[in-house]
Parts: sequence; C-alpha cells; structure tokens
Amino acid sequence: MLDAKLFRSELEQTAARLKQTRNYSLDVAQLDQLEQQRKALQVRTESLQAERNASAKSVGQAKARGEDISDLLASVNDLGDQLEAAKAELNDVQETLHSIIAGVPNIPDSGVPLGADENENQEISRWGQPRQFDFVIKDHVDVAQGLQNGMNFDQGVKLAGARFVVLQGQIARLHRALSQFMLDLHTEQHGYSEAYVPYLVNQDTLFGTGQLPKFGEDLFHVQGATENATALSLIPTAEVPLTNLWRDEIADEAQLPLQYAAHTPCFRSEAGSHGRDTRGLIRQHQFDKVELVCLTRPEDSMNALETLTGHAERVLQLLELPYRKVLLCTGDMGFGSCKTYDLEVWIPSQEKYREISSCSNMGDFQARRMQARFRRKGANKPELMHTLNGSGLAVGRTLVALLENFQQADGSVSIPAALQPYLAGKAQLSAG
RNA sequence: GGAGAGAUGGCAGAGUCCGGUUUAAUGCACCUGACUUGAAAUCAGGCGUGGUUUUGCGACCACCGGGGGUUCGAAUCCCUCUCUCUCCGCCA
Repeated sequence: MLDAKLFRSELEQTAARLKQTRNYSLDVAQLDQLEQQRKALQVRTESLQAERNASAKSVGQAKARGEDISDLLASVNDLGDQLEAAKAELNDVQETLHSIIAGVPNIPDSGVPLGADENENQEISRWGQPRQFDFVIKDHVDVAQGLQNGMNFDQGVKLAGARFVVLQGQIARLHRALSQFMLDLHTEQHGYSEAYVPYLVNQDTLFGTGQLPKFGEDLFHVQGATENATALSLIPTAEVPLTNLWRDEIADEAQLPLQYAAHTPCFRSEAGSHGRDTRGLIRQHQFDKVELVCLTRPEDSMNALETLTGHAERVLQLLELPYRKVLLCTGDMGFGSCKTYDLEVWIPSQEKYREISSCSNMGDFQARRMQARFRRKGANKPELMHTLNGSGLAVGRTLVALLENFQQADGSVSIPAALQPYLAGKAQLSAG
C-alpha cells in the first residue's frame, strides 16, 4: 500500500507516475472528491464524538453530586442519532477509499527501466555457457522417463488433476536433495535463520503481503469443516508467512536485518495460464520452493536486494547451471515490488532462459499493509521497515534444469559436485 | 469431542462483580536531566499505537483479543467469533 499522503498532497504526480510506470489509471477526480468528503466527515464525526464525551462526563459529574440530570439528558438527546449517521457516512467513504488504495500497485524505484512488458526487461548479466550437445537432447519429461519413469504426470492427474505430478525413486530423491542443499546453503553460509511455517494462512496475512484483495483468484482457498471456521488459503509462496512474522510488530533497530529461509510447497491456481507450459514440471499447481526473506531499514534495502539476489545466484553457480540475471521493467514487475531481478536458467529443450527465481525489494509497501515496523535507537516514533523476498530457488524448475542440462547421451544424468553429498555421493543418476 | 478459566499498553500486572475525574494504577524495561572522574545506585521528569486538524505550539478522535449490541456514558453489562490455558477423552 502506498502512503495515504501521496493520494492527498501529491495526487496528480502519483497518478502520473502510476500511469507512466504501471500503465495504471487512477481516477483522480473520484479520489479527490472522496478525500474531500472524508475530511469533512471525519472532522464532523470527531467533533460530535468530542461533544458526546464532554456531555457524558458532565452527566456523570452531576450525578455524582446528586443533582437532577434530566435536563442534561434532554439536551444531548439527538446527539446519538447525529453521531451514528455521521459515523456511517464516514465509514462508507473510508471503505471506498481503502478499497481503491489497497488495489494500487507499488511505485517502481527510479532506477527501474520503463517498459510495458517482459520484452523491455533489461539483461544485467549472464553466467555460464549453455552446453553444446553432440546428441539429440530430450526435454526433462523424456529424460525422467528414462530414469525409471520417475516423473509421472498420469498419476498426478489421477490423484489430483492437471498440473500435478508424482515423483518417485531417484527423481524424488533428487528433488529432496535439491531443497536440502539450498536450505543448508542459505542457513549455513548466507546467514538466514531457518523457519518452518504454516502452509495455510488467514486473510489478514494474505492482505499483508498483497495477495488480497486483488489476487484472490490466484490462490487455493480452503473451506474449514465447520460453517463459520476461519477462511484459510494455501500459500502461493513462503514469502507470505515469513514476511508476516512481523505483522503488527515493532523490531529494535539492532535486530535488523532479519533474514529468514524456509522450504515449503507453494500452491497456485494458475488461473489465466491455460495452455501455457502444459507439458512437464515447469508450471504446476503445487511446487516446492526455498524462499528467502529479508527485513531491513529503509536505507539498507537496495543493497540488501543485491545481496539477496546474489544468494539465489550462488545456488545456480554451485549447481553449474547457466543463467542470466534480468532487471524487470516497470510494466513486468509484481504488484508490490519497487525493484525486481529475475534469475532465468537455461532450458536446453526450449533453447531459452526461463524464470527460476524472482528477487524483489518491496520497499515499505508490504510493511505499511501489515504495520511491520522498527524503532531506531533513541527515536520515539516507530518506522516502517522494508521487506524483500526472493526464491532461492524454485525446486521443481531447478530439477528440470538439472535433468536437461546434465543429461548424457546414454540417458543418464550427471550430478554437479556440490549436490553429490546430498545424494549419498552419487555422481550420476543412471538410466534403466 | 466434553468441562472450566482467561485475553488489558514493549513486558509484567491492577481495574471488570456494583458502567461515570481511569484518555487505564503500579512495577520492570526504555529516554532525558541532576548527582558522579565515569559507571552503578539514587533522585526528578518523560515514556503506547494509529488518525484528524494546525505554519507551529497544541487541540481533538479512536484503540483494553476481533465484530456487533445496550446506554447520555462501556476495559467494565449483553451477544457472537477467534485465540490461549487447565482437566478429561481421543490421537501422529
């Protein structure tokens, strides 16, 4: 959520900036009118409340002195009705305002290139060389089929439906090894503290990170067993529970930066993705991810984004997977982000780099929604922190990249050295 | 699943029966100042969050788990939801 002040004192500039960067149209006239109503109604409501408080107090005092209070009561008779009406009106206006403001995306950092869509993203760097194969390569689905059919989409369909998979045998083991490897790397070498978190979260939590109110259709919602059970939703990323750890909390400045890593499944409805990436493991309703979250002081967040992205890159480097780092343009960035790097891994069968990590600095956008704050040493007012998150990495897609990039002519798959300890020292998965 | 008890400011903890100078006592923590070479101790003062309004000082409003109600007035009474704890039952 943007600072409400931007909609009051800098409405025109804010609208222009949102249009320029996000192609987001703010109804300036409507907002301006609502804001004027809000102001008038709020002043009126509060002065009525003050009046009510004062009269209630004098009633109390008169009564304490044993005086007759019927005159006093008569004089405040219609106050309640007036107040109630004013409150109701104010409430309406504020709800309308809030619902508009809660749906406005973050304003990108000035360093982010302007652009309409992914075609105008900026490649920052490349690491590694896509391998030259001297045989006809298979995609990961066929590679896995050669490995005792360890990736079974028919079984996924049978058990759950389209975009679900069952992994078995050495593929399942590889999948587990990858997440363990990533989590160990980040906790042991990059200073993240490991967390195990709920996979189902409530609506406040989803609002905090920005999934609600606008993106509810991207989630799976779970109806509790009882009629009025709390509405819960499956997390689309561990960013949601991890960042919300500090919702409605005030950290000491010395506690920052806070760094959390968690390995969780992620659930996405993929509404609107029909027909995209239908083959293979690239786009599933359920996938595992090791997520990194960092909470910082405002002045530290841009550096922290570089550091955090570096941590995700380190996974790819250790796994010897060629990738490129892309700075997303304003039009391609997520709703709450002010700056995002995507890491894209080389997928040989597609001869393309595909997203495997997205690292974002959300600025104070999420922190304002969830009132995640910190107090500077000596300062009295708490201040919003900045929140960052990044995949380190998406496990399923890493599995895909590994199978494809390290496939051998005989159908086996070699294992990068860094990962071998997690596979009982095996240097390859053998076909058969 | 059954029975009971609770939820108060960063923490602890009074107030709730019997609604009214309680915009919440007190203690701890924290901040400022005094004393001290410095620190500790002591003393004095300050010290919640959000919001509105104001050039500023300030004034005002809301918040005692969430929501609703009764009332001139609610931390206090009523309804409801959520959560926590204790005991019993069941259980990975």
